[in-house]
Amino acid sequence: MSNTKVLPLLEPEGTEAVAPCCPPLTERPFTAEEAETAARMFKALGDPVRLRLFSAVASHEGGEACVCDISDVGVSQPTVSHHLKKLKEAGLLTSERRGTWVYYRVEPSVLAAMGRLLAVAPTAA
Amino acid sequence: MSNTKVLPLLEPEGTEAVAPCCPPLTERPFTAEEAETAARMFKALGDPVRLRLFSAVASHEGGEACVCDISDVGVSQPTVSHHLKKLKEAGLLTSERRGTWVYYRVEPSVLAAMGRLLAVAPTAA
DNA sequence: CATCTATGTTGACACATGTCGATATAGGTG
DNA sequence: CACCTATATCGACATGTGTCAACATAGATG
Repeated sequence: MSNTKVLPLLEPEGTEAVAPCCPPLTERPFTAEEAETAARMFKALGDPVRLRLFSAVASHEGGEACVCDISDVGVSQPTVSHHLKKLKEAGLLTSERRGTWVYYRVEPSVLAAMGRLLAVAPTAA
Repeated sequence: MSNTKVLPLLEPEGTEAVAPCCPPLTERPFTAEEAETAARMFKALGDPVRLRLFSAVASHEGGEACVCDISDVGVSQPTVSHHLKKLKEAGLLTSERRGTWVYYRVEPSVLAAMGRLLAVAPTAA
């Protein structure tokens, strides 16, 4: 089952502009503020362990995963918890406690926002 | 003591192998190697100054810019040079000397590769 | 050759970051 | 309540990173 569509990433009709952070990187030079905001997201994914955790959550069935499902990334449990916190602080993940376990899921708007950043501008001029 | 100038013919690792990096983040959990590779790119854009420099190059007319065109980002000239070097090492930029000036341009495959990572559909709207 | 501008490199430093062990907290179960 | 599991926090440490001043290098030009 590798075809389960996990997340509605981009609405084709552009229904909601949730995170109007920045224009595409190629549109015009970023201002200092835009760069601060966008760099925070890139930075959060700029660590291999965090990227594995994020990918594990994003690819998990149902779009969410409990820590126990994804903590096999070669570092200690406190380190896993630390990285999940970082991803949460960066706005990339949300968490919810259900009983003994804590479930993390991807914040969908952020992925779309980063996609827009990297999207090639529709050939202005 | 004049140093023997190292030829740029031998690629100093990291300046290639960017395109066939990884599947979309949401497809399956990243392996350690995939995460290493992809995190390197994200990390390079995870600094506000580097992101401004990258955006300045990417949005400059002709797809390239000399350092003098983009070095107004609020840090000293050595720092600008340092960040451009980092972006180059990450495979995001290439450089070419033309006379007195050095021109940087975006490695085209990289934006597409990172876009694939984020599972961005090719917005046909 | 002397000198100017443009860019890169070096060395040093303060600070951020990733990591772990120890410990704390939350919730389940007997 | 006592005990167990799952997750978070704390404290400490080594390493990485961004920054600058000083200097080096490359090319143009007089």
